Amino acid sequence: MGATKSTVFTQQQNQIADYAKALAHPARVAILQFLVERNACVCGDIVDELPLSQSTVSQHLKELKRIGVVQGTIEGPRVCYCIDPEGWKQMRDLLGTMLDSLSQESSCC
Amino acid sequence: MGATKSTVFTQQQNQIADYAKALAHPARVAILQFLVERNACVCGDIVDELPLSQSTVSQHLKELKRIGVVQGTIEGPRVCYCIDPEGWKQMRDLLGTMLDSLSQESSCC
DNA sequence: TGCGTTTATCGTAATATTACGATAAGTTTG
DNA sequence: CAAACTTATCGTAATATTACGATAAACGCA
Repeated sequence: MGATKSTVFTQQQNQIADYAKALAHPARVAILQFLVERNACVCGDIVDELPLSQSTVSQHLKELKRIGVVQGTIEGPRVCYCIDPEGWKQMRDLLGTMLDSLSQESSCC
Repeated sequence: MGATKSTVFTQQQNQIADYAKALAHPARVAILQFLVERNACVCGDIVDELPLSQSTVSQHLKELKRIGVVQGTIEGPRVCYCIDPEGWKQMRDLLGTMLDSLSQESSCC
Protein backbone atom coordinates (compact mmCIF):
# COMPACT_ATOMS: atom_id res chain seq x y z
CA MET A 1 0.00 0.00 0.00
CA GLY A 2 1.00 3.58 -0.40
CA ALA A 3 2.34 3.40 -3.90
CA THR A 4 0.51 5.15 -6.69
CA LYS A 5 -1.33 2.67 -8.88
CA SER A 6 0.04 4.01 -12.15
CA THR A 7 -0.89 0.99 -14.21
CA VAL A 8 -4.61 1.47 -13.88
CA PHE A 9 -4.56 4.92 -15.44
CA THR A 10 -4.05 5.91 -19.04
CA GLN A 11 -0.66 6.82 -20.32
CA GLN A 12 -1.85 10.35 -20.90
CA GLN A 13 -3.05 10.70 -17.35
CA ASN A 14 0.24 9.44 -16.02
CA GLN A 15 2.19 11.77 -18.26
CA ILE A 16 0.16 14.79 -17.23
CA ALA A 17 0.73 13.87 -13.61
CA ASP A 18 4.43 13.45 -14.28
CA TYR A 19 4.79 16.85 -15.89
CA ALA A 20 2.74 18.42 -13.15
CA LYS A 21 5.11 16.90 -10.66
CA ALA A 22 7.88 18.98 -12.19
CA LEU A 23 6.00 22.08 -11.10
CA ALA A 24 4.76 20.65 -7.85
CA HIS A 25 7.57 21.98 -5.70
CA PRO A 26 8.38 25.67 -5.23
CA ALA A 27 12.09 25.02 -5.55
CA ARG A 28 11.63 23.49 -8.99
CA VAL A 29 9.34 26.33 -9.99
CA ALA A 30 12.03 28.76 -8.89
CA ILE A 31 14.70 26.86 -10.80
CA LEU A 32 12.63 26.84 -13.97
CA GLN A 33 11.80 30.53 -13.66
CA PHE A 34 15.45 31.27 -13.17
CA LEU A 35 16.44 29.27 -16.24
CA VAL A 36 13.72 30.86 -18.33
CA GLU A 37 14.73 34.34 -17.21
CA ARG A 38 18.31 33.86 -18.32
CA ASN A 39 17.61 32.17 -21.56
CA ALA A 40 21.34 31.94 -21.86
CA CYS A 41 22.69 28.98 -20.02
CA VAL A 42 23.36 29.12 -16.37
CA CYS A 43 25.38 26.78 -14.29
CA GLY A 44 25.48 26.04 -10.63
CA ASP A 45 24.86 29.58 -9.51
CA ILE A 46 21.34 28.31 -9.12
CA VAL A 47 22.67 27.15 -5.81
CA ASP A 48 23.62 30.72 -4.89
CA GLU A 49 20.18 31.87 -5.90
CA LEU A 50 18.29 29.43 -3.75
CA PRO A 51 18.43 28.98 -0.01
CA LEU A 52 18.95 25.29 -0.42
CA SER A 53 22.03 23.16 -0.15
CA GLN A 54 24.00 22.16 -3.20
CA SER A 55 22.99 18.55 -2.97
CA THR A 56 19.31 19.40 -2.70
CA VAL A 57 19.47 21.64 -5.75
CA SER A 58 21.29 18.90 -7.63
CA GLN A 59 18.50 16.49 -6.75
CA HIS A 60 15.83 18.85 -8.04
CA LEU A 61 17.79 19.36 -11.25
CA LYS A 62 18.04 15.64 -11.66
CA GLU A 63 14.28 15.33 -11.39
CA LEU A 64 13.75 18.10 -13.93
CA LYS A 65 16.16 16.34 -16.26
CA ARG A 66 14.37 13.04 -15.78
CA ILE A 67 11.10 14.63 -16.78
CA GLY A 68 12.79 16.18 -19.77
CA VAL A 69 12.20 19.90 -19.33
CA VAL A 70 15.80 20.69 -18.47
CA GLN A 71 19.03 19.61 -20.05
CA GLY A 72 22.53 19.87 -18.78
CA THR A 73 25.75 19.81 -20.73
CA ILE A 74 29.15 19.49 -19.19
CA GLU A 75 31.25 22.56 -19.72
CA GLY A 76 34.67 22.18 -18.31
CA PRO A 77 34.48 21.69 -14.61
CA ARG A 78 30.88 22.87 -14.39
CA VAL A 79 27.56 21.88 -15.87
CA CYS A 80 25.47 24.21 -17.93
CA TYR A 81 21.76 23.82 -17.32
CA CYS A 82 19.06 25.20 -19.50
CA ILE A 83 15.51 24.59 -20.57
CA ASP A 84 15.04 21.77 -23.05
CA PRO A 85 12.78 23.47 -25.60
CA GLU A 86 11.32 20.21 -26.86
CA GLY A 87 10.46 18.88 -23.45
CA TRP A 88 9.07 22.21 -22.36
CA LYS A 89 6.85 22.33 -25.41
CA GLN A 90 5.53 18.87 -24.68
CA MET A 91 4.79 19.83 -21.12
CA ARG A 92 3.09 23.03 -22.19
CA ASP A 93 0.99 21.21 -24.77
CA LEU A 94 -0.13 18.44 -22.47
CA LEU A 95 -0.84 20.60 -19.46
CA GLY A 96 -2.27 23.33 -21.66
CA THR A 97 -4.73 20.95 -23.25
CA MET A 98 -5.75 19.80 -19.84
CA LEU A 99 -6.19 23.34 -18.54
CA ASP A 100 -8.12 24.46 -21.62
CA SER A 101 -10.46 21.47 -21.58
CA LEU A 102 -12.99 23.25 -19.42
CA SER A 103 -15.60 24.79 -21.67
CA GLN A 104 -16.66 28.29 -20.77
CA GLU A 105 -19.39 28.69 -18.23
CA SER A 106 -19.73 25.22 -16.93
CA SER A 107 -21.43 26.25 -13.78
CA CYS A 108 -23.42 23.80 -11.79
CA CYS A 109 -24.50 23.02 -8.25
CA MET B 1 14.36 17.59 7.80
CA GLY B 2 12.32 16.47 4.88
CA ALA B 3 9.69 19.16 4.95
CA THR B 4 9.44 21.55 2.06
CA LYS B 5 10.82 24.97 2.99
CA SER B 6 7.80 26.90 1.76
CA THR B 7 8.64 30.11 3.60
CA VAL B 8 11.76 30.83 1.60
CA PHE B 9 9.94 30.93 -1.71
CA THR B 10 7.63 33.57 -3.08
CA GLN B 11 3.92 33.27 -2.66
CA GLN B 12 3.54 32.90 -6.38
CA GLN B 13 5.99 30.04 -6.50
CA ASN B 14 4.20 28.29 -3.69
CA GLN B 15 0.85 28.78 -5.34
CA ILE B 16 2.05 27.45 -8.66
CA ALA B 17 3.43 24.43 -6.87
CA ASP B 18 0.17 23.97 -5.03
CA TYR B 19 -1.92 24.05 -8.18
CA ALA B 20 0.50 21.75 -9.91
CA LYS B 21 0.07 19.34 -7.04
CA ALA B 22 -3.57 19.05 -7.95
CA LEU B 23 -2.51 17.58 -11.28
CA ALA B 24 0.41 15.65 -9.93
CA HIS B 25 -1.45 12.40 -9.42
CA PRO B 26 -3.08 10.40 -12.21
CA ALA B 27 -6.15 9.72 -10.09
CA ARG B 28 -6.77 13.43 -9.63
CA VAL B 29 -6.21 14.02 -13.33
CA ALA B 30 -8.76 11.33 -14.05
CA ILE B 31 -11.23 12.83 -11.61
CA LEU B 32 -10.86 16.28 -13.12
CA GLN B 33 -11.22 14.94 -16.66
CA PHE B 34 -14.32 13.09 -15.60
CA LEU B 35 -15.84 16.18 -14.03
CA VAL B 36 -14.98 18.31 -17.04
CA GLU B 37 -16.46 15.76 -19.42
CA ARG B 38 -19.80 15.75 -17.64
CA ASN B 39 -20.09 19.42 -17.11
CA ALA B 40 -23.27 18.55 -15.34
CA CYS B 41 -22.64 17.56 -11.78
CA VAL B 42 -21.61 14.10 -10.88
CA CYS B 43 -21.67 12.47 -7.53
CA GLY B 44 -19.91 9.50 -6.12
CA ASP B 45 -20.06 7.46 -9.27
CA ILE B 46 -16.54 8.71 -9.62
CA VAL B 47 -15.84 5.80 -7.37
CA ASP B 48 -17.39 3.43 -9.89
CA GLU B 49 -15.32 4.99 -12.61
CA LEU B 50 -11.98 4.58 -10.89
CA PRO B 51 -10.31 1.41 -9.67
CA LEU B 52 -9.74 2.94 -6.28
CA SER B 53 -11.52 2.47 -3.02
CA GLN B 54 -14.21 4.87 -1.90
CA SER B 55 -12.08 6.30 0.87
CA THR B 56 -9.16 6.93 -1.43
CA VAL B 57 -11.35 8.76 -3.93
CA SER B 58 -12.81 10.79 -1.12
CA GLN B 59 -9.33 11.78 -0.04
CA HIS B 60 -8.40 12.92 -3.54
CA LEU B 61 -11.60 14.92 -3.76
CA LYS B 62 -10.81 16.55 -0.46
CA GLU B 63 -7.44 17.61 -1.80
CA LEU B 64 -8.98 19.02 -4.97
CA LYS B 65 -11.47 20.91 -2.84
CA ARG B 66 -8.72 22.27 -0.62
CA ILE B 67 -6.88 23.62 -3.64
CA GLY B 68 -10.11 25.13 -4.85
CA VAL B 69 -10.62 23.61 -8.27
CA VAL B 70 -13.52 21.41 -7.23
CA GLN B 71 -16.57 22.16 -5.19
CA GLY B 72 -19.06 19.84 -3.61
CA THR B 73 -22.59 20.51 -2.55
CA ILE B 74 -24.67 18.20 -0.47
CA GLU B 75 -27.64 16.89 -2.35
CA GLY B 76 -29.76 14.68 -0.23
CA PRO B 77 -27.81 11.66 0.83
CA ARG B 78 -25.09 12.23 -1.73
CA VAL B 79 -22.62 14.95 -2.61
CA CYS B 80 -22.53 16.60 -5.97
CA TYR B 81 -19.04 17.39 -7.12
CA CYS B 82 -18.16 19.67 -9.96
CA ILE B 83 -15.44 21.96 -11.20
CA ASP B 84 -15.24 25.29 -9.42
CA PRO B 85 -15.00 27.63 -12.40
CA GLU B 86 -13.27 30.38 -10.43
CA GLY B 87 -10.64 28.13 -8.97
CA TRP B 88 -10.07 26.42 -12.29
CA LYS B 89 -9.57 29.78 -13.96
CA GLN B 90 -7.03 30.79 -11.37
CA MET B 91 -5.16 27.56 -11.82
CA ARG B 92 -5.23 27.90 -15.58
CA ASP B 93 -4.01 31.48 -15.43
CA LEU B 94 -1.18 30.82 -13.04
CA LEU B 95 0.05 27.63 -14.65
CA GLY B 96 -0.59 29.05 -18.09
CA THR B 97 1.54 32.09 -17.40
CA MET B 98 4.27 29.83 -16.17
CA LEU B 99 4.06 27.58 -19.21
CA ASP B 100 4.00 30.48 -21.63
CA SER B 101 6.91 32.26 -20.04
CA LEU B 102 9.42 30.54 -22.27
CA SER B 103 10.14 32.81 -25.21
CA GLN B 104 10.31 31.10 -28.55
CA GLU B 105 13.61 29.60 -29.60
CA SER B 106 15.54 29.82 -26.44
CA SER B 107 18.05 27.26 -27.47
CA CYS B 108 21.37 27.04 -25.78
CA CYS B 109 24.09 24.58 -24.86
C1' DT C 1 51.29 15.44 -9.96
C1' DG C 2 48.63 17.62 -6.45
C1' DC C 3 45.19 21.29 -5.15
C1' DG C 4 41.04 23.84 -5.47
C1' DT C 5 36.50 24.02 -7.76
C1' DT C 6 32.29 22.17 -9.19
C1' DT C 7 28.79 18.75 -9.37
C1' DA C 8 26.80 14.01 -8.50
C1' DT C 9 25.84 10.50 -5.52
C1' DC C 10 25.29 8.08 -1.11
C1' DG C 11 23.49 7.56 3.40
C1' DT C 12 20.26 9.02 6.51
C1' DA C 13 16.44 11.31 8.81
C1' DA C 14 12.17 13.78 8.75
C1' DT C 15 7.98 14.53 6.61
C1' DA C 16 4.37 13.83 3.05
C1' DT C 17 1.59 11.07 0.13
C1' DT C 18 -1.10 7.15 -1.15
C1' DA C 19 -4.09 3.49 -0.23
C1' DC C 20 -7.23 0.64 2.21
C1' DG C 21 -10.48 -1.21 5.69
C1' DA C 22 -13.27 0.00 9.43
C1' DT C 23 -16.19 3.00 11.29
C1' DA C 24 -18.82 7.22 11.99
C1' DA C 25 -22.11 10.62 10.33
C1' DG C 26 -25.74 12.00 7.62
C1' DT C 27 -29.83 11.04 4.56
C1' DT C 28 -33.85 8.79 2.56
C1' DT C 29 -37.17 5.38 2.71
C1' DG C 30 -39.82 1.50 4.66
C1' DC D 1 -37.64 4.25 14.56
C1' DA D 2 -34.85 1.03 11.85
C1' DA D 3 -32.63 -0.42 7.66
C1' DA D 4 -30.19 0.82 3.55
C1' DC D 5 -27.30 3.94 1.36
C1' DT D 6 -23.75 7.50 0.60
C1' DT D 7 -19.81 9.96 1.99
C1' DA D 8 -16.25 11.54 5.44
C1' DT D 9 -12.99 10.49 8.68
C1' DC D 10 -9.84 7.65 11.44
C1' DG D 11 -6.16 4.47 11.99
C1' DT D 12 -2.56 2.25 9.90
C1' DA D 13 0.91 0.64 6.69
C1' DA D 14 3.67 1.19 2.62
C1' DT D 15 6.02 4.14 -0.26
C1' DA D 16 7.71 8.66 -1.95
C1' DT D 17 9.64 13.10 -1.34
C1' DT D 18 12.60 16.49 0.67
C1' DA D 19 16.70 17.96 2.77
C1' DC D 20 21.31 17.85 4.38
C1' DG D 21 26.15 16.50 5.26
C1' DA D 22 29.75 13.67 3.73
C1' DT D 23 32.06 11.88 0.17
C1' DA D 24 33.24 10.67 -4.52
C1' DA D 25 34.15 11.99 -9.30
C1' DA D 26 35.73 15.03 -12.86
C1' DC D 27 38.03 18.94 -14.40
C1' DG D 28 41.38 23.04 -14.74
C1' DC D 29 45.37 24.98 -13.13
C1' DA D 30 49.70 25.83 -10.46
